[in-house]
Amino acid sequence: MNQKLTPRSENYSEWYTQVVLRAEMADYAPVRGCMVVRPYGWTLWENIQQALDKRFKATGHQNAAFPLLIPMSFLEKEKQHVEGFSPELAVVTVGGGQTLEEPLVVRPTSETIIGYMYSKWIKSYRDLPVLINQWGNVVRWEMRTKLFLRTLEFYWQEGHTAHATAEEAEAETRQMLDVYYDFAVNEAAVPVIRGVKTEREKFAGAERSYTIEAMMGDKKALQSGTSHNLGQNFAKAFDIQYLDENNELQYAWTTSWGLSTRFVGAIIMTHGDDQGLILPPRLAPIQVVLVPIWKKAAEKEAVLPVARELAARLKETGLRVEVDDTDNRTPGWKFNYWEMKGVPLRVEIGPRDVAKKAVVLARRDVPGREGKIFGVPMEEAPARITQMLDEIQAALLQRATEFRDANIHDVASYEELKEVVGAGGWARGWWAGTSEEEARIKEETGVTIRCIPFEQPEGSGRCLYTGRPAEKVALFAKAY
RNA sequence: CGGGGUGUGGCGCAGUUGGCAGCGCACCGCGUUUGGGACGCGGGGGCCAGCGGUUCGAGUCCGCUCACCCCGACCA
Repeated sequence: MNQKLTPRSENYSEWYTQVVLRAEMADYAPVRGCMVVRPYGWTLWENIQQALDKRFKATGHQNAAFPLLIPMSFLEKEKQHVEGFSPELAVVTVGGGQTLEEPLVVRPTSETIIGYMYSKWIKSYRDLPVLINQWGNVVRWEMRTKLFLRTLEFYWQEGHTAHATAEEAEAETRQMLDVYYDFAVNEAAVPVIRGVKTEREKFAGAERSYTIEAMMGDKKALQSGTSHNLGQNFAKAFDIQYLDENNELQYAWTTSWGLSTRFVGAIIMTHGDDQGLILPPRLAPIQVVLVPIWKKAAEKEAVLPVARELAARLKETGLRVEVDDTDNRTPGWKFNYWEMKGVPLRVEIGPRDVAKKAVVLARRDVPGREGKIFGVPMEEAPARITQMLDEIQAALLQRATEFRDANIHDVASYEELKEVVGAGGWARGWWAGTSEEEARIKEETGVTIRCIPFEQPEGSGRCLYTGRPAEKVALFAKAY
């Protein structure tokens, strides 16, 4: 704990792993590719959950819980779905010492089992829409794993809805993407780009997949949340049919949408610096840490009650506050520790401050002395702290947005694309290629089309790869 | 699955030609300290990943196995 982090510029991947471990977000589990989410990391996830859950409820969804184990045959009912997921399934073949008649898969996602249940529950247009979300865990047997970003087991929410019309399903799909967007930008201060996935990149079994894509500190893209319009694919596979107003049997239209603990990784890699984590105030497990400073016992007696009283006043305003009154660490050590943990705002209170009835405020997003404000009068402190947390939240978003925009470059040719992505940036250019051509680009450059952004330039152009007339621009980037 | 790396005290590591298993941090005790990762003195803590082999003697050499990490092909 008392060594410097590997700087991001030196080895970004190593920096990331060290931050996760040292900030006590997560640790390696005894099984390859699995992680333990530690209390500090889990609290962040709980705050993410609350922010999302509030939005899900506000848009009419209810939570429910479906089983972890799914009959193998369910996965096989939707052709694209099984093709997409079969390589990464964990399969249970023995239960209670007996070989099972039918293997069970540990859910990699729940479209199938929820589709099965929906077919039981949906009989009439009066039963629609069904708007259900599930918070849970899933397992995907990935070859290469990384804490939070890709683990064999991860935690997420998956929304599953059924609708009477294609239009309604599409509106739901888009609405939930907007919910993710609003959450990412306004709660996590992670600027994301909304767009649609190409055929090649869409969810296995979806008609259309929408995504929010974020740029990490190493300029790689991270798919941070997805919303899928499943059309009638799963309705047909699982026989989700209803009688419409004309007493005619119709297949329902379904959607699914998910956001996972991967988003914790997005927060780390969007905001973190060489001192460690920087957490957005709205989601931070601890928003304000108070570090009392004393030399002698008499000073401790003078300082600590003042610090505790301020903490109590801050808590009354609803802030998440901690007083670091541990006796066996020096103030300097504590400063570094809480910076590693990414606490947005630190309050330092020493004998000199108590004498002046003042405190020192230190912003995590502005390193060193630059980020400190000395002599803030005690009675003004709560208001100033609240205000400063808002400023930090805004500053994080602004900084991340500027970083992102500075690293997206318009390209008109394949040569330009290679140049841009070779330097690590994102390339944006007109696209009218096929899936095969897209695959070739990946082969040759390592980049994929992250999405066709909703925000499009005026007019049309020529495909950067094929020269064909193109209606849309696509975003190309290396991705996690 | 390929390529690379690492397994030695709780953590991070060193260990030369095969010859008493060490260092830093952490921990315990005492004292001095404390506004940007304090210091002194004393102390406790080890089947050297596992199995087998070579040898008078193996952390070290040989073989096998296992695990984890990193880099590539697949993916939220």
